[in-house]
Amino acid sequence: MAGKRADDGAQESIWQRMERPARPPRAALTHAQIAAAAVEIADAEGLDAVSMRRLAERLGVATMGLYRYVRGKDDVIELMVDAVYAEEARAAEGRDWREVLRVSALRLRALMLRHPWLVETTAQAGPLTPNFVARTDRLLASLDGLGLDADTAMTVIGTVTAFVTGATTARIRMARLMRKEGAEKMDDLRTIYSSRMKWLLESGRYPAFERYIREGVRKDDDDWQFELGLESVLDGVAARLTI
Amino acid sequence: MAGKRADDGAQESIWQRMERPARPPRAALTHAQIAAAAVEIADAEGLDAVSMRRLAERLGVATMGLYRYVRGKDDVIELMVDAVYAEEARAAEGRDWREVLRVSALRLRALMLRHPWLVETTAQAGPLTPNFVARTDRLLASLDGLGLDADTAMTVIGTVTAFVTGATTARIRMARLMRKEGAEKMDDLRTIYSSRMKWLLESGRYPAFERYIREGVRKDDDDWQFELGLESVLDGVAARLTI
DNA sequence: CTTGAGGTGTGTACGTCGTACGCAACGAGT
DNA sequence: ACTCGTTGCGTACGACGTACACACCTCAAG
Repeated sequence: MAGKRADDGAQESIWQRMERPARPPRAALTHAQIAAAAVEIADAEGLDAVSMRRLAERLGVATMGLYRYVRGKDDVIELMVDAVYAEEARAAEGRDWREVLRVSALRLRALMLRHPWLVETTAQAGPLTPNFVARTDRLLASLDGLGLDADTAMTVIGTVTAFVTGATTARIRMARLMRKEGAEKMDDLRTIYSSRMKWLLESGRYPAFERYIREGVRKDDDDWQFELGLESVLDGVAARLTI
Repeated sequence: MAGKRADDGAQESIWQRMERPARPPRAALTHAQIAAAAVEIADAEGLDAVSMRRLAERLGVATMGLYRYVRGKDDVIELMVDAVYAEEARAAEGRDWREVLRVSALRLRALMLRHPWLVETTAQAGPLTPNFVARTDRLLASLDGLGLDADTAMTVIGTVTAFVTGATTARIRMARLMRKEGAEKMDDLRTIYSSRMKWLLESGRYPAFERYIREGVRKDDDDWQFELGLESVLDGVAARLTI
Protein backbone atom coordinates (compact mmCIF):
# COMPACT_ATOMS: atom_id res chain seq x y z
CA MET A 1 0.00 0.00 0.00
CA ALA A 2 2.85 2.32 0.74
CA GLY A 3 4.31 1.35 -2.56
CA LYS A 4 1.13 2.21 -4.37
CA ARG A 5 1.42 5.88 -3.56
CA ALA A 6 5.17 5.96 -3.25
CA ASP A 7 5.72 8.23 -6.22
CA ASP A 8 3.57 11.09 -5.00
CA GLY A 9 1.62 10.34 -1.86
CA ALA A 10 4.12 8.84 0.53
CA GLN A 11 6.84 11.30 -0.29
CA GLU A 12 4.90 14.34 0.79
CA SER A 13 4.88 13.94 4.52
CA ILE A 14 4.07 16.34 7.26
CA TRP A 15 5.61 19.54 5.99
CA GLN A 16 4.02 19.31 2.63
CA ARG A 17 0.80 18.07 4.08
CA MET A 18 0.95 20.81 6.67
CA GLU A 19 1.28 23.61 4.20
CA ARG A 20 -1.40 22.34 1.86
CA PRO A 21 -4.41 22.80 4.14
CA ALA A 22 -3.21 26.32 4.73
CA ARG A 23 -4.26 27.31 1.24
CA PRO A 24 -7.65 25.62 1.11
CA PRO A 25 -8.22 24.30 4.65
CA ARG A 26 -11.86 23.59 4.03
CA ALA A 27 -13.62 25.53 1.37
CA ALA A 28 -17.23 25.76 2.51
CA LEU A 29 -18.20 28.85 0.58
CA THR A 30 -21.51 30.50 1.03
CA HIS A 31 -23.57 32.11 -1.69
CA ALA A 32 -23.35 35.37 0.18
CA GLN A 33 -19.55 35.27 0.04
CA ILE A 34 -19.60 34.59 -3.67
CA ALA A 35 -22.02 37.43 -4.29
CA ALA A 36 -20.08 39.86 -2.14
CA ALA A 37 -16.77 39.09 -3.82
CA ALA A 38 -18.29 39.40 -7.28
CA VAL A 39 -19.92 42.72 -6.39
CA GLU A 40 -16.62 44.05 -5.10
CA ILE A 41 -14.88 43.19 -8.34
CA ALA A 42 -17.66 44.65 -10.46
CA ASP A 43 -17.81 47.86 -8.44
CA ALA A 44 -14.09 48.33 -8.77
CA GLU A 45 -13.44 47.24 -12.34
CA GLY A 46 -16.74 46.70 -14.08
CA LEU A 47 -18.76 43.63 -14.87
CA ASP A 48 -16.35 42.41 -17.51
CA ALA A 49 -13.72 41.96 -14.83
CA VAL A 50 -15.93 39.42 -13.08
CA SER A 51 -14.71 36.20 -14.62
CA MET A 52 -15.00 32.84 -12.98
CA ARG A 53 -11.22 32.73 -12.67
CA ARG A 54 -10.93 36.13 -11.05
CA LEU A 55 -13.77 35.39 -8.72
CA ALA A 56 -12.39 32.03 -7.67
CA GLU A 57 -8.96 33.51 -7.14
CA ARG A 58 -10.37 36.21 -4.89
CA LEU A 59 -12.24 33.61 -2.89
CA GLY A 60 -9.17 31.39 -2.53
CA VAL A 61 -10.81 28.54 -4.39
CA ALA A 62 -10.06 26.69 -7.58
CA THR A 63 -11.90 28.00 -10.60
CA MET A 64 -14.06 24.96 -11.01
CA GLY A 65 -14.78 24.89 -7.35
CA LEU A 66 -17.31 27.64 -7.92
CA TYR A 67 -19.42 25.33 -10.00
CA ARG A 68 -20.18 23.41 -6.87
CA TYR A 69 -22.25 26.36 -5.72
CA VAL A 70 -23.53 27.89 -8.93
CA ARG A 71 -24.70 26.39 -12.17
CA GLY A 72 -22.79 28.91 -14.27
CA LYS A 73 -22.00 32.55 -14.63
CA ASP A 74 -25.64 33.55 -14.98
CA ASP A 75 -26.20 32.28 -11.48
CA VAL A 76 -23.37 34.46 -10.23
CA ILE A 77 -24.94 37.50 -11.83
CA GLU A 78 -28.31 36.68 -10.34
CA LEU A 79 -26.69 36.43 -6.93
CA MET A 80 -24.98 39.77 -7.49
CA VAL A 81 -28.18 41.52 -8.47
CA ASP A 82 -30.03 40.19 -5.49
CA ALA A 83 -27.17 41.07 -3.19
CA VAL A 84 -27.21 44.74 -4.13
CA TYR A 85 -30.98 44.90 -3.96
CA ALA A 86 -30.60 43.74 -0.41
CA GLU A 87 -29.18 47.18 0.30
CA GLU A 88 -32.69 48.40 -0.37
CA ALA A 89 -34.18 46.05 2.16
CA ARG A 90 -35.22 48.74 4.58
CA ALA A 91 -38.83 49.82 4.35
CA ALA A 92 -39.35 53.03 2.43
CA GLU A 93 -40.39 55.81 4.74
CA GLY A 94 -42.79 58.66 4.08
CA ARG A 95 -46.08 60.00 5.31
CA ASP A 96 -48.09 59.34 2.14
CA TRP A 97 -47.83 57.19 -0.94
CA ARG A 98 -46.20 59.98 -2.93
CA GLU A 99 -43.44 60.43 -0.44
CA VAL A 100 -42.83 56.69 -0.34
CA LEU A 101 -42.64 56.43 -4.10
CA ARG A 102 -40.38 59.46 -4.24
CA VAL A 103 -37.77 58.30 -1.76
CA SER A 104 -37.97 54.82 -3.21
CA ALA A 105 -37.20 56.24 -6.63
CA LEU A 106 -34.29 58.28 -5.33
CA ARG A 107 -32.92 55.28 -3.54
CA LEU A 108 -33.19 53.07 -6.56
CA ARG A 109 -31.36 55.68 -8.56
CA ALA A 110 -28.63 55.95 -5.95
CA LEU A 111 -28.34 52.19 -5.89
CA MET A 112 -27.86 52.01 -9.64
CA LEU A 113 -25.29 54.78 -9.59
CA ARG A 114 -23.43 52.96 -6.84
CA HIS A 115 -23.38 49.78 -8.93
CA PRO A 116 -23.39 50.91 -12.53
CA TRP A 117 -22.84 47.40 -13.80
CA LEU A 118 -26.48 46.74 -12.96
CA VAL A 119 -27.48 48.10 -16.34
CA GLU A 120 -25.52 45.34 -18.03
CA THR A 121 -27.28 42.59 -16.15
CA THR A 122 -30.54 43.15 -17.98
CA ALA A 123 -29.86 40.28 -20.28
CA GLN A 124 -29.24 37.66 -17.64
CA ALA A 125 -30.99 38.32 -14.37
CA GLY A 126 -34.57 37.32 -13.94
CA PRO A 127 -37.00 39.69 -12.23
CA LEU A 128 -37.99 37.30 -9.49
CA THR A 129 -35.05 37.65 -7.18
CA PRO A 130 -36.25 37.72 -3.55
CA ASN A 131 -35.07 41.18 -2.64
CA PHE A 132 -36.64 42.70 -5.71
CA VAL A 133 -39.94 41.12 -4.83
CA ALA A 134 -39.48 42.60 -1.38
CA ARG A 135 -39.17 46.08 -2.83
CA THR A 136 -42.27 45.62 -4.95
CA ASP A 137 -44.16 44.34 -1.96
CA ARG A 138 -43.32 47.35 0.16
CA LEU A 139 -44.36 49.76 -2.56
CA LEU A 140 -47.60 47.92 -3.13
CA ALA A 141 -48.27 48.12 0.59
CA SER A 142 -47.77 51.86 0.53
CA LEU A 143 -50.56 52.15 -2.02
CA ASP A 144 -52.98 50.14 0.09
CA GLY A 145 -56.06 51.92 1.19
CA LEU A 146 -56.27 54.17 -1.84
CA GLY A 147 -58.97 52.07 -3.41
CA LEU A 148 -56.88 51.03 -6.37
CA ASP A 149 -57.39 47.71 -8.06
CA ALA A 150 -54.36 45.44 -8.01
CA ASP A 151 -53.52 45.94 -11.67
CA THR A 152 -53.50 49.70 -11.50
CA ALA A 153 -51.42 49.71 -8.35
CA MET A 154 -48.79 47.52 -9.95
CA THR A 155 -48.78 49.64 -13.08
CA VAL A 156 -48.19 52.77 -11.03
CA ILE A 157 -45.18 51.17 -9.43
CA GLY A 158 -43.99 49.85 -12.74
CA THR A 159 -44.31 53.26 -14.33
CA VAL A 160 -42.24 55.01 -11.71
CA THR A 161 -39.67 52.23 -11.70
CA ALA A 162 -39.46 52.30 -15.48
CA PHE A 163 -38.78 56.01 -15.44
CA VAL A 164 -36.09 55.64 -12.80
CA THR A 165 -34.29 52.80 -14.54
CA GLY A 166 -34.53 54.46 -17.92
CA ALA A 167 -33.28 57.82 -16.73
CA THR A 168 -30.51 56.37 -14.64
CA THR A 169 -29.41 54.08 -17.42
CA ALA A 170 -29.02 57.10 -19.67
CA ARG A 171 -26.94 58.84 -17.07
CA ILE A 172 -24.74 55.80 -16.49
CA ARG A 173 -24.25 55.51 -20.21
CA MET A 174 -23.03 59.08 -20.27
CA ALA A 175 -20.68 58.51 -17.36
CA ARG A 176 -19.30 55.46 -19.09
CA LEU A 177 -18.71 57.44 -22.25
CA MET A 178 -16.84 60.04 -20.24
CA ARG A 179 -14.65 57.43 -18.66
CA LYS A 180 -13.97 55.81 -22.01
CA GLU A 181 -12.88 59.11 -23.49
CA GLY A 182 -10.87 59.98 -20.43
CA ALA A 183 -12.93 63.04 -19.58
CA GLU A 184 -13.23 64.29 -16.00
CA LYS A 185 -16.13 66.67 -16.39
CA MET A 186 -18.85 67.07 -18.95
CA ASP A 187 -17.01 70.04 -20.40
CA ASP A 188 -14.06 67.81 -21.16
CA LEU A 189 -16.36 65.47 -23.00
CA ARG A 190 -17.80 68.35 -24.95
CA THR A 191 -14.31 69.40 -25.94
CA ILE A 192 -13.50 65.91 -27.11
CA TYR A 193 -16.74 65.65 -29.05
CA SER A 194 -16.74 69.21 -30.32
CA SER A 195 -15.60 68.34 -33.81
CA ARG A 196 -18.13 65.53 -34.04
CA MET A 197 -20.81 67.85 -32.72
CA LYS A 198 -19.84 70.63 -35.08
CA TRP A 199 -19.98 68.20 -37.95
CA LEU A 200 -23.46 67.13 -36.90
CA LEU A 201 -24.77 70.65 -36.47
CA GLU A 202 -23.20 72.10 -39.58
CA SER A 203 -25.39 69.87 -41.66
CA GLY A 204 -28.19 72.21 -40.64
CA ARG A 205 -30.58 69.31 -40.32
CA TYR A 206 -31.12 69.64 -36.60
CA PRO A 207 -32.15 73.24 -35.95
CA ALA A 208 -34.14 72.53 -32.79
CA PHE A 209 -31.35 70.47 -31.33
CA GLU A 210 -28.88 73.19 -32.21
CA ARG A 211 -31.02 75.72 -30.40
CA TYR A 212 -30.98 73.53 -27.31
CA ILE A 213 -27.20 73.31 -27.46
CA ARG A 214 -27.02 77.10 -27.61
CA GLU A 215 -29.70 77.97 -25.10
CA GLY A 216 -29.71 75.13 -22.59
CA VAL A 217 -28.00 76.05 -19.32
CA ARG A 218 -28.72 72.91 -17.31
CA LYS A 219 -27.49 70.39 -19.83
CA ASP A 220 -25.24 68.76 -17.25
CA ASP A 221 -27.50 69.06 -14.24
CA ASP A 222 -28.64 65.48 -14.13
CA ASP A 223 -30.11 65.77 -10.69
CA TRP A 224 -32.29 68.69 -11.74
CA GLN A 225 -33.48 66.85 -14.83
CA PHE A 226 -34.17 63.69 -12.87
CA GLU A 227 -36.11 65.41 -10.13
CA LEU A 228 -38.16 67.42 -12.60
CA GLY A 229 -38.94 64.25 -14.52
CA LEU A 230 -39.76 62.35 -11.35
CA GLU A 231 -42.15 65.04 -10.13
CA SER A 232 -43.84 65.00 -13.51
CA VAL A 233 -44.29 61.25 -13.40
CA LEU A 234 -45.61 61.40 -9.86
CA ASP A 235 -48.03 64.13 -10.89
CA GLY A 236 -49.19 61.90 -13.70
CA VAL A 237 -49.84 58.86 -11.57
CA ALA A 238 -51.44 61.01 -8.88
CA ALA A 239 -54.21 61.80 -11.31
CA ARG A 240 -54.84 58.07 -11.65
CA LEU A 241 -54.85 57.61 -7.90
CA THR A 242 -57.40 60.22 -6.97
CA ILE A 243 -59.97 59.37 -9.60
CA MET B 1 13.30 33.80 -58.23
CA ALA B 2 11.15 31.01 -59.51
CA GLY B 3 12.78 28.80 -56.95
CA LYS B 4 11.81 31.17 -54.21
CA ARG B 5 8.13 30.53 -54.59
CA ALA B 6 8.44 27.08 -56.04
CA ASP B 7 6.79 25.39 -53.08
CA ASP B 8 3.55 27.32 -53.20
CA GLY B 9 3.43 30.06 -55.81
CA ALA B 10 4.72 28.50 -59.02
CA GLN B 11 2.76 25.32 -58.60
CA GLU B 12 -0.62 26.98 -58.66
CA SER B 13 -1.11 27.86 -62.29
CA ILE B 14 -4.13 28.93 -64.24
CA TRP B 15 -6.84 26.72 -62.76
CA GLN B 16 -6.02 27.62 -59.24
CA ARG B 17 -5.43 31.22 -60.14
CA MET B 18 -8.66 31.27 -62.08
CA GLU B 19 -10.81 30.09 -59.22
CA ARG B 20 -9.26 32.34 -56.64
CA PRO B 21 -10.48 35.75 -57.88
CA ALA B 22 -13.95 34.25 -57.92
CA ARG B 23 -13.97 34.28 -54.15
CA PRO B 24 -12.93 37.85 -53.41
CA PRO B 25 -12.96 39.74 -56.72
CA ARG B 26 -13.02 43.11 -55.02
CA ALA B 27 -14.54 43.40 -51.61
CA ALA B 28 -15.19 47.10 -51.12
CA LEU B 29 -17.49 46.90 -48.14
CA THR B 30 -19.55 49.82 -46.99
CA HIS B 31 -20.39 50.70 -43.43
CA ALA B 32 -24.05 50.27 -44.27
CA GLN B 33 -23.44 46.71 -45.40
CA ILE B 34 -21.58 45.91 -42.22
CA ALA B 35 -24.33 47.38 -40.08
CA ALA B 36 -27.09 45.60 -41.98
CA ALA B 37 -25.39 42.23 -41.73
CA ALA B 38 -24.71 42.67 -38.04
CA VAL B 39 -28.31 43.68 -37.39
CA GLU B 40 -29.57 40.65 -39.25
CA ILE B 41 -27.47 38.35 -37.13
CA ALA B 42 -28.48 40.06 -33.91
CA ASP B 43 -32.16 40.02 -34.79
CA ALA B 44 -32.02 36.33 -35.56
CA GLU B 45 -29.74 35.01 -32.86
CA GLY B 46 -29.05 37.75 -30.36
CA LEU B 47 -26.19 40.13 -29.84
CA ASP B 48 -23.86 37.43 -28.57
CA ALA B 49 -23.99 35.78 -31.98
CA VAL B 50 -22.50 38.90 -33.56
CA SER B 51 -18.83 38.03 -33.44
CA MET B 52 -16.27 39.47 -35.74
CA ARG B 53 -15.81 36.03 -37.26
CA ARG B 54 -19.49 35.42 -37.88
CA LEU B 55 -19.94 38.89 -39.28
CA ALA B 56 -16.98 38.60 -41.62
CA GLU B 57 -18.12 35.21 -42.79
CA ARG B 58 -21.56 36.54 -43.62
CA LEU B 59 -20.02 39.40 -45.56
CA GLY B 60 -17.71 37.08 -47.48
CA VAL B 61 -14.62 38.71 -46.08
CA ALA B 62 -11.76 37.54 -43.93
CA THR B 63 -12.20 38.23 -40.25
CA MET B 64 -9.49 40.82 -40.07
CA GLY B 65 -10.76 42.49 -43.18
CA LEU B 66 -13.43 44.11 -41.05
CA TYR B 67 -10.79 46.02 -39.16
CA ARG B 68 -10.12 47.93 -42.34
CA TYR B 69 -13.51 49.59 -41.84
CA VAL B 70 -14.03 49.65 -38.08
CA ARG B 71 -11.71 50.21 -35.19
CA GLY B 72 -13.11 47.31 -33.22
CA LYS B 73 -16.30 45.67 -32.12
CA ASP B 74 -17.56 48.77 -30.35
CA ASP B 75 -17.62 50.52 -33.68
CA VAL B 76 -19.72 47.73 -35.12
CA ILE B 77 -22.23 48.10 -32.31
CA GLU B 78 -22.38 51.84 -32.76
CA LEU B 79 -23.09 51.29 -36.45
CA MET B 80 -25.80 48.79 -35.58
CA VAL B 81 -27.52 51.14 -33.16
CA ASP B 82 -27.53 53.98 -35.61
CA ALA B 83 -28.74 51.70 -38.38
CA VAL B 84 -31.86 50.67 -36.50
CA TYR B 85 -32.57 54.21 -35.35
CA ALA B 86 -32.62 55.09 -39.01
CA GLU B 87 -35.89 53.16 -39.15
CA GLU B 88 -37.27 55.98 -37.04
CA ALA B 89 -36.15 58.60 -39.50
CA ARG B 90 -39.63 59.64 -40.56
CA ALA B 91 -41.00 62.68 -38.83
CA ALA B 92 -43.42 61.90 -36.06
CA GLU B 93 -46.95 62.86 -37.00
CA GLY B 94 -49.66 64.26 -34.80
CA ARG B 95 -51.77 67.36 -34.44
CA ASP B 96 -50.35 68.54 -31.12
CA TRP B 97 -47.27 67.95 -29.02
CA ARG B 98 -48.98 65.25 -27.00
CA GLU B 99 -49.89 63.23 -30.03
CA VAL B 100 -46.36 63.57 -31.38
CA LEU B 101 -44.81 62.39 -28.12
CA ARG B 102 -47.31 59.58 -27.91
CA VAL B 103 -46.72 58.10 -31.35
CA SER B 104 -43.01 58.67 -30.93
CA ALA B 105 -43.07 56.68 -27.70
CA LEU B 106 -45.04 53.87 -29.29
CA ARG B 107 -42.67 53.76 -32.21
CA LEU B 108 -39.61 53.68 -29.98
CA ARG B 109 -41.15 50.83 -28.07
CA ALA B 110 -41.92 48.95 -31.28
CA LEU B 111 -38.38 49.56 -32.45
CA MET B 112 -36.90 48.12 -29.30
CA LEU B 113 -39.18 45.10 -29.42
CA ARG B 114 -38.16 44.54 -33.02
CA HIS B 115 -34.49 44.66 -32.02
CA PRO B 116 -34.34 43.42 -28.44
CA TRP B 117 -30.55 43.37 -28.45
CA LEU B 118 -30.69 47.16 -28.21
CA VAL B 119 -30.98 46.86 -24.44
CA GLU B 120 -27.57 45.20 -24.31
CA THR B 121 -25.83 47.96 -26.19
CA THR B 122 -26.15 50.39 -23.33
CA ALA B 123 -22.60 49.76 -22.28
CA GLN B 124 -20.99 50.50 -25.61
CA ALA B 125 -22.93 52.88 -27.79
CA GLY B 126 -22.60 56.59 -27.24
CA PRO B 127 -25.71 58.76 -27.37
CA LEU B 128 -24.54 61.00 -30.16
CA THR B 129 -25.24 58.80 -33.11
CA PRO B 130 -26.71 60.86 -35.97
CA ASN B 131 -30.08 59.22 -36.20
CA PHE B 132 -30.67 59.48 -32.49
CA VAL B 133 -29.93 63.19 -32.63
CA ALA B 134 -32.40 63.38 -35.47
CA ARG B 135 -35.13 61.88 -33.29
CA THR B 136 -34.40 64.30 -30.48
CA ASP B 137 -34.46 67.19 -32.90
CA ARG B 138 -37.86 66.29 -34.25
CA LEU B 139 -39.33 65.95 -30.79
CA LEU B 140 -37.86 69.26 -29.71
CA ALA B 141 -39.36 70.86 -32.78
CA SER B 142 -42.78 69.53 -31.85
CA LEU B 143 -42.55 71.35 -28.54
CA ASP B 144 -41.70 74.66 -30.20
CA GLY B 145 -44.15 77.43 -29.66
CA LEU B 146 -45.26 76.27 -26.24
CA GLY B 147 -43.12 78.84 -24.52
CA LEU B 148 -40.88 76.30 -22.83
CA ASP B 149 -37.28 77.08 -22.07
CA ALA B 150 -34.79 74.79 -23.74
CA ASP B 151 -33.93 72.87 -20.58
CA THR B 152 -37.49 72.04 -19.69
CA ALA B 153 -38.28 70.99 -23.24
CA MET B 154 -35.34 68.59 -23.27
CA THR B 155 -36.28 67.23 -19.86
CA VAL B 156 -39.80 66.53 -21.04
CA ILE B 157 -38.44 64.52 -23.93
CA GLY B 158 -35.94 62.80 -21.69
CA THR B 159 -38.65 61.89 -19.22
CA VAL B 160 -40.89 60.27 -21.79
CA THR B 161 -37.95 58.51 -23.41
CA ALA B 162 -36.72 57.25 -20.07
CA PHE B 163 -40.12 55.79 -19.31
CA VAL B 164 -40.30 54.09 -22.68
CA THR B 165 -36.84 52.57 -22.50
CA GLY B 166 -37.29 51.49 -18.91
CA ALA B 167 -40.66 49.90 -19.46
CA THR B 168 -39.65 48.22 -22.68
CA THR B 169 -36.44 46.94 -21.17
CA ALA B 170 -38.46 45.28 -18.42
CA ARG B 171 -40.68 43.66 -21.00
CA ILE B 172 -37.76 42.45 -23.08
CA ARG B 173 -36.19 41.03 -19.99
CA MET B 174 -39.34 39.06 -19.34
CA ALA B 175 -39.49 37.81 -22.92
CA ARG B 176 -35.88 36.72 -22.65
CA LEU B 177 -36.60 34.84 -19.47
CA MET B 178 -39.48 33.07 -21.17
CA ARG B 179 -37.27 32.07 -24.06
CA LYS B 180 -34.57 30.86 -21.71
CA GLU B 181 -37.02 28.67 -19.84
CA GLY B 182 -38.58 27.43 -23.03
CA ALA B 183 -41.99 28.91 -22.28
CA GLU B 184 -44.36 29.90 -25.06
CA LYS B 185 -46.86 31.95 -23.08
CA MET B 186 -46.72 33.68 -19.76
CA ASP B 187 -48.78 30.89 -18.25
CA ASP B 188 -46.07 28.42 -19.16
CA LEU B 189 -43.56 30.60 -17.38
CA ARG B 190 -45.80 30.74 -14.35
CA THR B 191 -46.00 26.97 -14.34
CA ILE B 192 -42.24 26.68 -14.51
CA TYR B 193 -41.76 29.22 -11.77
CA SER B 194 -44.67 28.07 -9.65
CA SER B 195 -42.53 26.25 -7.13
CA ARG B 196 -40.15 29.16 -6.83
CA MET B 197 -43.10 31.52 -6.49
CA LYS B 198 -44.81 29.33 -3.94
CA TRP B 199 -41.60 29.20 -1.95
CA LEU B 200 -41.38 32.99 -2.03
CA LEU B 201 -44.97 33.54 -1.02
CA GLU B 202 -45.10 30.89 1.66
CA SER B 203 -42.60 32.84 3.67
CA GLY B 204 -45.48 35.20 4.32
CA ARG B 205 -43.18 38.18 4.03
CA TYR B 206 -44.79 39.64 0.94
CA PRO B 207 -48.49 39.97 1.67
CA ALA B 208 -49.14 42.86 -0.68
CA PHE B 209 -47.34 41.13 -3.51
CA GLU B 210 -49.28 37.98 -2.80
CA ARG B 211 -52.52 39.88 -3.00
CA TYR B 212 -51.51 41.21 -6.40
CA ILE B 213 -50.75 37.69 -7.60
CA ARG B 214 -54.22 36.63 -6.48
CA GLU B 215 -56.22 39.62 -7.61
CA GLY B 216 -54.41 40.94 -10.66
CA VAL B 217 -56.15 40.05 -13.91
CA ARG B 218 -53.97 42.01 -16.34
CA LYS B 219 -50.61 40.73 -15.17
CA ASP B 220 -49.65 39.73 -18.69
CA ASP B 221 -51.23 42.59 -20.57
CA ASP B 222 -48.06 44.51 -21.27
CA ASP B 223 -49.70 46.76 -23.81
CA TRP B 224 -52.34 47.84 -21.34
CA GLN B 225 -49.75 48.53 -18.66
CA PHE B 226 -47.56 50.43 -21.06
CA GLU B 227 -50.33 52.61 -22.40
CA LEU B 228 -51.63 53.37 -18.94
CA GLY B 229 -48.15 54.32 -17.81
CA LEU B 230 -47.54 56.38 -20.90
CA GLU B 231 -50.75 58.32 -20.47
CA SER B 232 -49.81 58.97 -16.87
CA VAL B 233 -46.41 60.29 -17.86
CA LEU B 234 -47.91 62.46 -20.56
CA ASP B 235 -50.41 63.80 -18.06
CA GLY B 236 -47.56 64.63 -15.77
CA VAL B 237 -45.54 66.53 -18.31
CA ALA B 238 -48.64 68.25 -19.61
CA ALA B 239 -48.92 69.99 -16.27
CA ARG B 240 -45.41 71.36 -16.78
CA LEU B 241 -46.25 72.50 -20.30
CA THR B 242 -49.33 74.52 -19.57
CA ILE B 243 -47.99 76.38 -16.57
C1' DC C 1 8.64 46.31 -70.14
C1' DT C 2 10.60 46.42 -65.73
C1' DT C 3 10.52 47.87 -61.13
C1' DG C 4 9.38 49.90 -56.77
C1' DA C 5 6.02 51.37 -53.57
C1' DG C 6 1.67 51.79 -51.26
C1' DG C 7 -2.64 50.25 -50.15
C1' DT C 8 -5.66 46.15 -49.28
C1' DG C 9 -7.13 41.49 -47.93
C1' DT C 10 -5.74 37.45 -45.31
C1' DG C 11 -3.72 33.85 -42.06
C1' DT C 12 -1.56 32.95 -37.96
C1' DA C 13 -1.08 33.56 -33.21
C1' DC C 14 -1.81 35.21 -28.39
C1' DG C 15 -4.26 35.78 -24.35
C1' DT C 16 -8.75 35.56 -22.45
C1' DC C 17 -13.20 33.67 -21.56
C1' DG C 18 -16.93 29.84 -19.86
C1' DT C 19 -17.16 25.32 -18.74
C1' DA C 20 -17.08 19.86 -19.82
C1' DC C 21 -14.57 16.18 -18.28
C1' DG C 22 -11.91 13.00 -15.63
C1' DC C 23 -8.81 12.14 -12.01
C1' DA C 24 -7.33 12.18 -6.95
C1' DA C 25 -8.61 12.18 -2.16
C1' DC C 26 -11.91 11.29 1.44
C1' DG C 27 -15.88 9.45 4.59
C1' DA C 28 -19.18 5.81 5.16
C1' DG C 29 -21.40 1.31 4.46
C1' DT C 30 -20.69 -3.64 3.74
C1' DA D 1 -10.40 -4.30 4.28
C1' DC D 2 -12.70 -2.93 0.32
C1' DT D 3 -15.70 -0.66 -2.26
C1' DC D 4 -18.34 3.41 -3.62
C1' DG D 5 -20.52 7.91 -3.88
C1' DT D 6 -19.20 12.73 -2.94
C1' DT D 7 -16.32 16.40 -3.18
C1' DG D 8 -12.39 19.37 -4.87
C1' DC D 9 -9.57 20.48 -8.51
C1' DG D 10 -6.41 20.63 -12.92
C1' DT D 11 -6.45 20.12 -17.66
C1' DA D 12 -8.33 20.92 -21.99
C1' DC D 13 -11.45 22.59 -25.64
C1' DG D 14 -13.60 25.69 -28.47
C1' DA D 15 -14.97 30.20 -28.73
C1' DC D 16 -13.87 35.19 -28.47
C1' DG D 17 -11.36 40.06 -29.84
C1' DT D 18 -7.57 41.65 -32.10
C1' DA D 19 -2.14 42.55 -32.93
C1' DC D 20 0.90 41.61 -36.43
C1' DA D 21 3.26 40.36 -40.54
C1' DC D 22 2.86 38.73 -44.95
C1' DA D 23 1.00 38.18 -49.87
C1' DC D 24 -1.10 40.35 -53.39
C1' DC D 25 -2.91 43.99 -56.80
C1' DT D 26 -2.49 48.44 -58.93
C1' DC D 27 -0.24 52.00 -60.70
C1' DA D 28 3.68 55.63 -61.34
C1' DA D 29 8.15 56.23 -62.66
C1' DG D 30 12.16 54.83 -65.04
